[in-house]
Amino acid sequence: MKVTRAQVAKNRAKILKVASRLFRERGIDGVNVAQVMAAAGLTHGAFYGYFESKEALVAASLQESKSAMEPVTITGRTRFIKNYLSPRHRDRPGRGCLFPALATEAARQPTAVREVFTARLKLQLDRLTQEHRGTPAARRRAAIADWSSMIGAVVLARLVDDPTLSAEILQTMERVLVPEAK
Amino acid sequence: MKVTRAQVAKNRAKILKVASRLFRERGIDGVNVAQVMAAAGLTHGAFYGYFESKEALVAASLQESKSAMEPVTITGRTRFIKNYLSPRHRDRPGRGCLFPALATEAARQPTAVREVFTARLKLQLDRLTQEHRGTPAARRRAAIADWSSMIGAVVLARLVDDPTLSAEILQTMERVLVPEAK
DNA sequence: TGTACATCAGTGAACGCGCGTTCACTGATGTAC
DNA sequence: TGTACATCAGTGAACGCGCGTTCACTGATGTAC
Repeated sequence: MKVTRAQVAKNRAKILKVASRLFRERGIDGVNVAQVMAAAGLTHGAFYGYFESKEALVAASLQESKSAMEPVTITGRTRFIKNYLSPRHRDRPGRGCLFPALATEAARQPTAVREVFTARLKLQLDRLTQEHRGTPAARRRAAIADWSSMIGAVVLARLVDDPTLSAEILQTMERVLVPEAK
Repeated sequence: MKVTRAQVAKNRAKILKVASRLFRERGIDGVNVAQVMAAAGLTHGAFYGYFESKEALVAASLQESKSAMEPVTITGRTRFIKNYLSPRHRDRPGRGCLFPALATEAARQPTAVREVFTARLKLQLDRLTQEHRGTPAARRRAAIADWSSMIGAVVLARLVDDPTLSAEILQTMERVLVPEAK
């Protein structure tokens, strides 16, 4: 059942999209090729027409995934932080930032995957740097501190088996990072 | 080949110890039962005399593991932070803190595992609270901020495929968290 | 203290299952005329 | 524009492998006397 060139492009985009979401939701080892293909509306056999291996899919899908939670948009630092530290973000890892969804597993992935995260991190630090004032070094430090604590907070908020504590972590970090608002 | 009661106790302790180290080094899905048993000096068949399942081993081994990187010892906050954010800690996850080694995977583990992390986190926050001054609420906030940013920093430092950036993250967070020292 | 036997920790083969990957086949697409 | 054929995206069965788990067996331990 051959298919239109346009359909092939759509299928590839869909595979990348659902793969990225599933990996963030269930972890890389928690998702198999057949599940990705089923979520994309295909059968598993077609997979190797699109990618060389599952590993290649992991790298390509994470590369491609443009999470709305990651870039600091023109809305600025305060709004970004509030979004990032929201229960909504915590509860929907599949739609959220790659870092708190996959960071500890990704550190053990092959170079191709770690490079994706490294490039993302550099981009994000540059964006956050622009949201601060002061000397270049101070702005850079503030960006690293922002990003480390945001990621740590979401990681902990998702890990913890105690809704009250989870909410406290998010609220506290919002208050610490956006002090003027309270 | 029956074995001394004392030897059984030793074996159990050894299994827990090597399992905890291997899980932190390679991830929970990256270690199989046979590898754990081999590292403990036994064959895989003996495993089910000690634990009901791999899942039970995960919970028990993480519960048992007393990482030197986690508690705030009597040496105090500054020294603890410097240790935690050291290249040595970053480079030896098997001997280090559970959180930056396993946090994102652990969030998807069964309740037994998440409870271990929750209890650890509460303990650690209480310890860190004592290292701060001010109102109870302010001390608590400072503890949460400390721990979130330390975990985030080590997670990122391990993830990044760029030694310079990795070192910068650790050094920056040390400077941010221990400002008086520089 | 010494002996005889029941217990049971450890061994290694085997089982069942899921996963990544391959492949012969199908039938719609797209091209050559 | 219409027809004939080559291409190739997708299907679904199958393969090989690794893993968690089970189990019959072994032989040292520990207990009863």
